[in-house]
Amino acid sequence: MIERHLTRLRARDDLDAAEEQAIRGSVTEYRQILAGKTFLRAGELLEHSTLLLDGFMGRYRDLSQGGRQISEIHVPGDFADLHSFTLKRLDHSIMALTACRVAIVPHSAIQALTQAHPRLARLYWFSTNLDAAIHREWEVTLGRRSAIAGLAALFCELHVRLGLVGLTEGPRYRLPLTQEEVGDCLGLTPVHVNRSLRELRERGLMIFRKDVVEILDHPGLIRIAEFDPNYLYIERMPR
Amino acid sequence: MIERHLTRLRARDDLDAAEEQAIRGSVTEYRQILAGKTFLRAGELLEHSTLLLDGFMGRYRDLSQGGRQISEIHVPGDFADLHSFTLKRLDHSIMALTACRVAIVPHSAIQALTQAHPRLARLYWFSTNLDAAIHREWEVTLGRRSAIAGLAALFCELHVRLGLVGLTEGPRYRLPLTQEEVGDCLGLTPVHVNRSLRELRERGLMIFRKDVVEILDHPGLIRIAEFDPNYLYIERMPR
DNA sequence: CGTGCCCTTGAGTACAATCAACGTTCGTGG
DNA sequence: CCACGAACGTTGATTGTACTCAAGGGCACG
Repeated sequence: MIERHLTRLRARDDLDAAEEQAIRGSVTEYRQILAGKTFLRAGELLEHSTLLLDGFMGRYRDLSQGGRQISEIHVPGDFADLHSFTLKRLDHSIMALTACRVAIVPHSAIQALTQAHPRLARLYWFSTNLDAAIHREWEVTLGRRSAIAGLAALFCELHVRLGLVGLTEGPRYRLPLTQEEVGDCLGLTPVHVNRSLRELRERGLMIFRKDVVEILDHPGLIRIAEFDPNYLYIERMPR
Repeated sequence: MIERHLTRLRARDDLDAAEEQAIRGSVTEYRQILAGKTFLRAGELLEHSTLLLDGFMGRYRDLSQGGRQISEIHVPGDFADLHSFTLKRLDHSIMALTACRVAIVPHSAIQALTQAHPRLARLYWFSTNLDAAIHREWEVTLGRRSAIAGLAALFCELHVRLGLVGLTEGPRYRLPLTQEEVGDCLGLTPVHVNRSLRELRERGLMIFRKDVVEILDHPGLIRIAEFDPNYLYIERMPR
């Protein structure tokens, strides 16, 4: 069930059998979440974290006049709210962008896990720091990249992250988001997302249609995005 | 020397004498850093973290055509790069925005500290999650706030963070940044920062001049920024 | 076969960028 | 002590990217 999560962890560091068992043992419950549901609202007091097994989730904040900013997209294998272990209440909401399957891990279990297995403590701390690195990259996109460069950067990032957990097929991957949701990641209106996607298509760089991303010119896409995957820390941890 | 750091920690949770001593004992060196110096470049392998005692630092990334994005401002009492403890190499650079005094804490000392004192492990993990929360708030600014609202949000945030470590005098605080650096936080050009600051001034909300921020109409500033300090987690940790 | 959601396209607007010039302050050296 | 230069701040004129408003089209689902 949580194979993708283990794959994700193993992409960065080793995991021995005892550690793997400990992680498996810390799941207390599995749940389904309907597409579009905000299952975690800013400010709620939390006593467990949510491991995303299948589907896409988004962390977001709403502003008064209808503005919404998505601060990170979660893919299968990610903890959507591991940071709630130390924060207790989140500063943002989390929604299921598509139908999702999740595993529930109580904070008490994370406490036990990290106490008993120092390497897991490190790995999970690392994991929240990786979320922060993704936020920083998105700050660069939001502040300094043009609309097409931002789109290119987003699709490059998801290509890498989904690839890590086996959810790409070469240059293609499923991404069931609306153009409005993409705009909420990039600080753009849906209309402008639409026009910019057309430009990416017309330039022969990539196609995003019917919930599928297809990268046609990967080097070109990387160039326009100035995409450097270092911030995803896909190399294994130095000892 | 590291009083402000202790103050900052104590704003969120208790600290007993043993913990305090352990933290004090983990500093191996004090250094001065010249204003404007990039003392930590993206990609370097790190074996210590840097505690900011005095002055302002910025995490930033440069893009090809002269664009720069600052992803977070650090104030005295902050660890500027605690996340390097788990990341080893950073995805961004860090510069001294003003002359700074810092304390060096080796990763081995952090390792020992967190091993011996579970509450400190929690607190420092929390601390990096707080950085992530600040990144998220800046994503909202960069993606969805107007220029004046973004400026207002930035100055509100710094007012709170500096207040926590005793660096405000009522509605006033020292902030020795250029308008260009402020623009690099907000994704704006220096020219537009200048005009927007004038508008804030003319509306009687705040003044930023000669390295000093003075908030004239705090409720008004909070309103225009839609500033909600929850993301700074200034309430004490729930047990 | 309608209804709603999403995508697409067009026309006009606005916020912020760019280009350019000038002012101010401050440190440095003649 | 004054002249000079560099960095920063200010303002004006113009351009451009992205937003707003609006309408129509495709598709899935009840």
